Amino acid sequence: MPDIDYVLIFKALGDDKRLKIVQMLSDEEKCACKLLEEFIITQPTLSHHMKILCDCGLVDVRRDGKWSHYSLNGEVLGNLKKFVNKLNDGKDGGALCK
Amino acid sequence: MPDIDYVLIFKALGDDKRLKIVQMLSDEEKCACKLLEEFIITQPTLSHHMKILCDCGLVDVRRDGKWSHYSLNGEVLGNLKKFVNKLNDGKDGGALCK
DNA sequence: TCCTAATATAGACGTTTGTCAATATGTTAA
DNA sequence: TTAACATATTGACAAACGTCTATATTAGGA
Repeated sequence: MPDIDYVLIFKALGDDKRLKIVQMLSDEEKCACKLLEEFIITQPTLSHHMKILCDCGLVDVRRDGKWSHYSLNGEVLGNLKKFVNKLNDGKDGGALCK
Repeated sequence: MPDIDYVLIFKALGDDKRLKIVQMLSDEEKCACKLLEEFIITQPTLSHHMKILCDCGLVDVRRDGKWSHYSLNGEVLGNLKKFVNKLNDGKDGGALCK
């Protein structure tokens, strides 16, 4: 079980490009070259963003020859959901997912 | 219904002080002076952080005379939960909350 | 082997961020 | 009104961030 730094995760998600990348990775793994097509940034900049997403644990890399395939890490994502779902305004019964 | 900027919310949560503040506001409203006690930052710095949390919509202020009481905004928090819960790694049936 | 393609790393640069001291604003009590 | 208190705003500064160009690394095909 990885020790999760939620500040690092939220910081990673606090950028429009990276948040879009995470949404693109939702449900399906994607190659770096495929991700790059969706943005008007250079390849090194994408690589930099992917490093930040990987470093916080939210994204995994699977290297396959020349290609890097990125996907969301299910365990970290699950813990992130738990973390967010635990937050509550005090105005109702503390409902989540019912 | 507010139009929610999730990048702004995640950016707000991507700071250790602010994330702790949000957790402190979970379930119960708190006064600025009470929040300030928990950190070794100056009052203007806390005020700055509260502005960022309010500007993204996640936190509400209720002013009561000299005091400002902060609380989590239930609607924005609910939308944030939905947003995060929709994310999925491709490895299972896309489960959330079952 | 040599060349090309996919990705990563290094270094530079302008912008944004977190913090503070100083000051302003607004509220309550005397 | 004046004083004291709670909070907000301003202006400054160092550190962190997003982006680029240039270069390095690594893999596959000729």
